Amino acid sequence: MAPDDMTLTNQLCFSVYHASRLFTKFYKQALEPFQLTYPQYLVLLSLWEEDRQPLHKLGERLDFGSNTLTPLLKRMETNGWLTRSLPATDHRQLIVSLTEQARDTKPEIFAAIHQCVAQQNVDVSKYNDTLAMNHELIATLQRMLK
Amino acid sequence: MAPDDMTLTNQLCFSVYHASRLFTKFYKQALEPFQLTYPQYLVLLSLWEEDRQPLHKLGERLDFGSNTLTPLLKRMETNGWLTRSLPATDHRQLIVSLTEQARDTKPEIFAAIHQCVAQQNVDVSKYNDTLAMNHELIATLQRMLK
DNA sequence: GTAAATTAAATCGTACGCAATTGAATTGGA
DNA sequence: TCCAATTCAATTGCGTACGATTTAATTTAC
Repeated sequence: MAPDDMTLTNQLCFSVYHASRLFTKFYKQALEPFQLTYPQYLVLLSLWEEDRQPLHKLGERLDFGSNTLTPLLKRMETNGWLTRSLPATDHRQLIVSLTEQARDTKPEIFAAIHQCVAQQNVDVSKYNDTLAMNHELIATLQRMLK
Repeated sequence: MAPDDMTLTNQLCFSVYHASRLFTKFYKQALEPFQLTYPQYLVLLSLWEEDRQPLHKLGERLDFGSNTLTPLLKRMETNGWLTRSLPATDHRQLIVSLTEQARDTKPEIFAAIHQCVAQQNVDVSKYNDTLAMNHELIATLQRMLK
């Protein structure tokens, strides 16, 4: 890449970074009524897929360490979204389970997000193209970081 | 989007978020020798394009508020990357200027980043496609947030 | 069976991000 | 001219992110 191209707008890293922050801001609007932050919503997404995950598995899926998850999960427990328990078989692990509130509110949360999205008519095929490209990008970055 | 599709891997928001964090991690490697963080590098990119910007203009380009920039710029000033000065004409504004160190080190920093990138042979046309798609995504998100 | 190696969560410290507020400087209208 | 509105940067408070370390529990090797 030529030196002249090293501008903010030509940087893929900045466009990804910017888009990520805009997404967070967008979800903030939708999630605020539920007292949820965006990373907390990601935890719910993972637990709705599979309940009762140990912290380290949750961390693997979201690419978070315990240094990020431990305080985040404590806040979510305080707000009634999940419970944290030690399994009898292995006291090192911490099993994270959804509360009834989390299971019951799921449709309501999806509806709130969907309502915000529906205001703009999103092109589904473009959504999928962008998603596929991002997955490739993630794979490349993970290779670069190994 | 059907409820079954509300999985982590199907979420564009998560893929963008994940890619952004991986980018930050990648740049951390390249920038660590210079005592620069990734957001600080973005500030340098903007100032290399145009030196002596007022804080609010820098914030406009990077989509940062003074709440983020003020402490970040102070850290950069401490590390010798820039100076902060009040113009005589308007004492509300804060002009941010590069130091000689910042101008002189520019080629070295670009070389360090390029060296990390070069280890993988990045497909330039794919880079540009992904960049274009992200710009569209950013435009959509900005429309949604208005 | 026990000490060493491994695994896992928690803790610590630093640097963002960002909503909301504050306070200082400037501008503009009556 | 004078004061109300506006424009800025700074501050406050909270919630991530994450490298590095610590502490506790379990496994493994001998």
